[in-house]
Parts: sequence; structure tokens; C-alpha cells
Amino acid sequence: MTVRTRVAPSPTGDPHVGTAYVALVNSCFAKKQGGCFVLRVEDTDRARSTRESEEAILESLHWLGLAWDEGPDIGGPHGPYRQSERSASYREHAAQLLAEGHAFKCFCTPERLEEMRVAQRAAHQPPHYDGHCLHLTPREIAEKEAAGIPSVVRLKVPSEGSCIFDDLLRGRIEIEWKTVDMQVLMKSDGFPTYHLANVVDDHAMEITHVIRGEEWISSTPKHLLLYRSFGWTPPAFCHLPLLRNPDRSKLSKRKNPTSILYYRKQGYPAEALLHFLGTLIDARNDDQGLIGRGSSTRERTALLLEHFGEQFELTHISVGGPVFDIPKLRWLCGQWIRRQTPAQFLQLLHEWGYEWPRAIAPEKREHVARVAMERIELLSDFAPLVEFLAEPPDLARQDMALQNLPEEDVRGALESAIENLIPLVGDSWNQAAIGEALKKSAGDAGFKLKDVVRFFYVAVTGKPTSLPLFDGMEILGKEESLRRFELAVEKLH
RNA sequence: GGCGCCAUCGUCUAUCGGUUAGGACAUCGCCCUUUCAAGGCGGAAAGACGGGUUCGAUUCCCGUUGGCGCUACCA
Repeated sequence: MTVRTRVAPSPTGDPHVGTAYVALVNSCFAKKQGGCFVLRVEDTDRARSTRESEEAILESLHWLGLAWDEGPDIGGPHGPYRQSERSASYREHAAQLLAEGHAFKCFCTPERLEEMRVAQRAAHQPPHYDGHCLHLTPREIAEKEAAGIPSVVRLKVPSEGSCIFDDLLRGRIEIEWKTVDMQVLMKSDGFPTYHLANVVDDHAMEITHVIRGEEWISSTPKHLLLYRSFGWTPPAFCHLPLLRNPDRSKLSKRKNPTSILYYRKQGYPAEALLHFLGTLIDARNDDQGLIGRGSSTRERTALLLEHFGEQFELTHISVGGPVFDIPKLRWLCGQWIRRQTPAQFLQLLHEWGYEWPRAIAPEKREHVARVAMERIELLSDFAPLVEFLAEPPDLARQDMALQNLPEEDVRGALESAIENLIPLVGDSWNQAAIGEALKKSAGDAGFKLKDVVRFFYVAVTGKPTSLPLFDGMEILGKEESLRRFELAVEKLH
């Protein structure tokens, strides 16, 4: 039997990094076993599901280089891959459960259920469906339906014994049936809940390994009960740890950016995010040798995925929920950026959507890239670093008030710089010569370059820290550089 | 509260009974140096607690504590 795994996102919000993490594991497992990886959209929550969200999720996973063998966008032999398009199947299966006595119709109002829960809570009982509609006669059911009272279908759960199953990561798990609620399977709007749809589809799509988040462990008995009721062989189950916020709670957007869209927009390269996710599923992927391979983002993510797939071992996933450590992710981003050639980096910037200021001539951009890529982590760090090349700084006198150096000394150094820079004409206006000239200027003014260079930075870039100054000035050109020195001198008069 | 899962440096982790408990991020220091970075070198930093089992436990078992998850006509 060929291995088939799936990821089943619910399109109810922004694409979550946790979805990518689960998708990655499923994809790697399938790849390692020579199986298929399926993407199925679980849009049974009519109120919250949107098509935009679905598109964003697929797009984001693709951005990370993830690909599936079957899915709503590419079809496949087990389609449709969108649960909202499989309603008939759920209705039939619910009817079958009803007919065979594995489920029952429930006419309880939300108000009654709420009162029931409040009472149970007050009595320190776990909230549980109380079986109110469990023993309605066919006649009572018919009457209520004739009266137009809305109903749901609930799962019948054994009252004794326990459900025992094997988790691929955690081994034997035992949960007593009395702690399992009589879950709703079909909502009154005619749509299935996760539990029914998930089981029916996993069976229909011949999923062999259900690899999903840890939050599903306590629901697994319900799913197993459904497989048993239908007479189906259940798949193997594997519950992955949940990604955490730094405070260790489940990763949530209240406390952390969780949207892949966010990371993309901020300029986290896809290959770096993918690599980071890879380190979370197997520590052996925390290998700097993996950084930088490939000449385009597409090729880089493909190589990474190939490596992850080959190396993949379920047992290397540790079961403690890992903190989604943004500082480490950022470092990895910087690493990926730095391992590119300047030309590749330019391409990365372009793909990200960076638009060059017109003032920076195309032939100078590779030089800019070369010196800028050494000092950024995210692509969004690039623009602020190079904006001085397009816009003259708006200097204020106090910007020059650094290091308690008297203004006249600063002015002297700046004037000396101008004097030494003027002779540099034509090709002599280059990084090395500029450096020599500025060193001499500092000396002429009675300082070491080190002591006054910060003022030069402020004069040219408007900030005490920026790109390497000599390169910056070479790129800026002689005329504009001198103009900025002169402007700075004026400020000090 | 009930049920379940989990537990090594601040973080991600290695160790599959015997190690000076290793690496990476972050942090600190030094070097390099045109500021800031990057890079190089080095430092500090961990087995939650209590019982067992064993010649020997971070490793196996039990308990405690702690964290997390579930406890919906959301997934």
C-alpha cells in the first residue's frame, strides 16, 4: 500500500506558520516513503471560511516551495479536495450512522445546552452532552421534524471502557470513553463538523498516515469510533508538537506574528523560513552547510525540501513543543542573504518587490548590493540602509553633536576632508582613494580617522551608522559627496 | 475542575545506562576594523524535585511539581 499523507488547513484566516510546519512534515514523510501528499481544504465552517483565505494559504505554501500531488488547485483522482464540495458524501455517511444506530438526532437548543454546561460546571462536572435526545422514539423524532425543529446529528459514545491507540511519536495512548463527549457530527446548517468530514475524507482519499497537531489527541477516540462504525481500517496517527510563543503558550497572533504573509512582507526569504521550519522538525537540519545552495529561490527551496525528505525520520521529531524563536529565524535569514552572490541578492530583492529609487543608477546597484547584504538580516532592512544614496540627509546642527567633540574640531575635520577630496578626479574617485584622502584629512586636522569618521558618516548619510563610508561616497559620486560635506560645514557656522 | 501530552543551558537541541553532558541562536569578552555590522577566537550558561531499578542514571519505572493542549452546532 502506498503511503498517503495530507495537510488539511481550514481557510478561516491568514496562512499560519503552523500549517506550513505540519505540511512540511507530511510532505517529507510522504517523500521519504515514496508516497503521495495531499492538500485538502476543510471549509466546513461556513461562517468563517473564505475563498481569499484559501488562496492565501495555497499561495503561501507554494511560496515556501511546498508542493502537493493532489489538491483543490490541481485536482486528482480523489477530488474534489474542498469539503464544501463534498456535502453529499457527509449527508450519506451521517444517514448511515443514524440508520445503524451509531449516531442520533439531537433537537436540543443552544440555550438548553448552555444551561446544561453552566450547571455541570457549577457542580464541578466536566461539561458533557447529557444524553437528553439519546432515546427519542422514531415517533418523537418524526414529530419534532414535522414541527420544523432544527436538529443535529451526534455521535453515540460507549459509556464504559477506554479507547487505546498508538501514536507514532508518543506510543500507546489510553483515553476513557466516559471522558469523550457525544460530539456533533452534522450541524443544523447541514454541514459536517471536522470530526465527520475529516474521517470520511481521509478514508475516501485513502490517507494512510494522519499527521496533525497535538491539539487533536483528545479527539482521536471519536475519530477511531467513526472508523469502527463505518467498518473502515483506521490510518496510523501521529500528533506533532505545537509551535509555541516565547511564553510557551500555543503560537498565537496575539503574542507573535503567525501569518506567513507577515514574514513574507517583512522580507524573510522563503528559503530561510523553510529552513527554520526544517530545523524544528529535525535538529540535524540545523546545519550551516545547508545554507546558500541553489541559484534561485525556487531551486533553493527545492534543494532544501529534497534534503529534508531524504533525511526525514519521524523519530527525530522531539515531542516537546518548540518555541518559534524569531531571533534565530532572523539570523538564518541573514545567513541565507549573505551566502548569495550580489547578483542573486539583487534577484531576491526584485522578487520581494523592492523598487530602486531612480537616483541610484542601475550600473551602481550591484556595488550597493555587495556592501549592503553584509549588514542586513531581512530584505526590509535594505531600504533604510541605502536611502541616503537617493535622498540627501536633512541635517540638524545637533546631529553633529557626538562624542563631546567641540564643534570647531568637527568643522576643521570636515573642511580638511573637502580639501583632500577635491583632487580626486575621474577614476581616482574610488573607495580606496577616498579612504586614503579621508585618513589624511583626519591627520591634517590632528585626529585619527577613527575619532572623526562618525562625523563624516553623519555628513554623508545623515546617520552615525550606515554602509561603509568610502563605498557609499564612491557610489554617491564626487559632486554629491562634496556637497554634503559642505552642507555639514555650513550647519556648524 | 476533568482528561491527555510534555519536561537537558534563556531558546532549538545532541546523548539511544558509563561523556570533562556536545552543537546552534541569543548573551558577554577579545581580535579584525572607516561608524555599525559581518567574520574569527574565547567565556558564561542545563539534566525541575523526590523515590525506586541498577555496580552505575540525564537516559528505565513511579510519584510530585510545572508547562501545554482539549474540554463548541471552530477547526
